[in-house]
Amino acid sequence: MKAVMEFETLQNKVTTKLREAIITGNLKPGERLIQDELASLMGVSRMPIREALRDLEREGLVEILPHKGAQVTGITSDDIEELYFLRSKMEAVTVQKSMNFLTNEDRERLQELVEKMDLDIALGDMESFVENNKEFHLLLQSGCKWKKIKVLCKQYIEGYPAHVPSLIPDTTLVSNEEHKAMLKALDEKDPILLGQLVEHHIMRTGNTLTRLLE
Amino acid sequence: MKAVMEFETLQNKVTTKLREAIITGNLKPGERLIQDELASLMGVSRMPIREALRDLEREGLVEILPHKGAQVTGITSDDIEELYFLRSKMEAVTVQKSMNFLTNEDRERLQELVEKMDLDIALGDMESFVENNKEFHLLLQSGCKWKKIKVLCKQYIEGYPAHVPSLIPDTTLVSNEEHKAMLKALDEKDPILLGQLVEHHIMRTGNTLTRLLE
DNA sequence: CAGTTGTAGATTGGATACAATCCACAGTAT
DNA sequence: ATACTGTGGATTGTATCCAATCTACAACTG
Repeated sequence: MKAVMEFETLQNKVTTKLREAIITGNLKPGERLIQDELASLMGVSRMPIREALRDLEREGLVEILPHKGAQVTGITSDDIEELYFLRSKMEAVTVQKSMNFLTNEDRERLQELVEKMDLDIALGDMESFVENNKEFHLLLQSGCKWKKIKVLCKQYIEGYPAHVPSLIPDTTLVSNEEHKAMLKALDEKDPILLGQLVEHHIMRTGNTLTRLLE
Repeated sequence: MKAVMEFETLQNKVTTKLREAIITGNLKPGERLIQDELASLMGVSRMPIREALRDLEREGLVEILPHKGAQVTGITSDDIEELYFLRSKMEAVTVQKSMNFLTNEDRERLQELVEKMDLDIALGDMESFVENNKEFHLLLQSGCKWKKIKVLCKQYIEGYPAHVPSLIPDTTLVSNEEHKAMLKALDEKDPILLGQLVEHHIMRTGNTLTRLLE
């Protein structure tokens, strides 16, 4: 009866909580993650923690060594470069495959999201911008029939870098203009252009980010 | 003291055992994987099984639904198309990034492997061919500094499709000729050509495979 | 007879308890 | 002094137990 609540299991709640902590920098790179500590800290047993950690390992946010434990992965500028490269290429392919299967409702929702983001920027509500931006990208890909690549894109979007760009105020404006250009390409049913726009959009973000880290 | 034995933990042993069972078709697509059954069958508790299943989920070999359980993923020809597309693009990038960091020993080992594969073909030892082919591809990528993409390539190579192409005898001959062409491109330090060769090599395999499934 | 409700069995999710492993440091021998 | 050994504490890996959830089928109601 509930809409899209996949958050029933404890593991998922723990996972999102830990992910946030890492993304926001509350848990710093290199920091050891001791299962017992986290368990008592969050008021659950070690089991959900373990599985959450393995999920985060798959997302590349933590590293697990057998019998040694987990720690937050340190992130080099090389890693960021790789991440944005992969994401740009994959999302480009995904939206191209998705385009022709988007419904009118999808299209309207996308428009709505772009307008919301304009509002977010005006109000300086970066939290909301991040959410809307995420939904925009995922919705734009939703028509793609290929599953693996969609999962990868989702991981890359939800990983830590989603939040970082929003810390650079100027870039959000440019970003949303690019979103509008994507919708135009969508209306003109031009998959090649759309792919290029998406790829450029993400690479640009990645570049400003790496430049910022110097 | 031991070389590269990361196989100490039970989970890992269980994981590789289950993976084999799925790849070889001993566990068939759609088949439900009940934790208790597997546990008693393998003489361990449910815990290692659980974590193994999640590992296999990450590799795309099983699907897990909360509170419902795991089952071997059925594979459509669409999935194969996607897999080979992704693998070809990724490996192309990876070998391009890897090329200039390969040592002379690496180069010699690659030559060795190609010759071994020729022998495998002559003797019809497909098991050995698969192993050597895997090592060839991984070694060719080993110089790449990007980690995420290497992990993905490894997963794609080790996933079930590694074994299938070897079932088509004719294709192995062509494959190994293409391997030799790659080494030539390597010697000529032509990353673009190398990337193209790799991409084509994998796409061709994928295409013959999909054609075979009709 | 269709549809709903409820109950039992099966199976997974989570908690607790125990075993194996690692790590640091102290003590000893050379 | 240095290198080796071993011992204790910390932490992860594995097993077992209990609770939550799902599924199927039967009984009840309209």
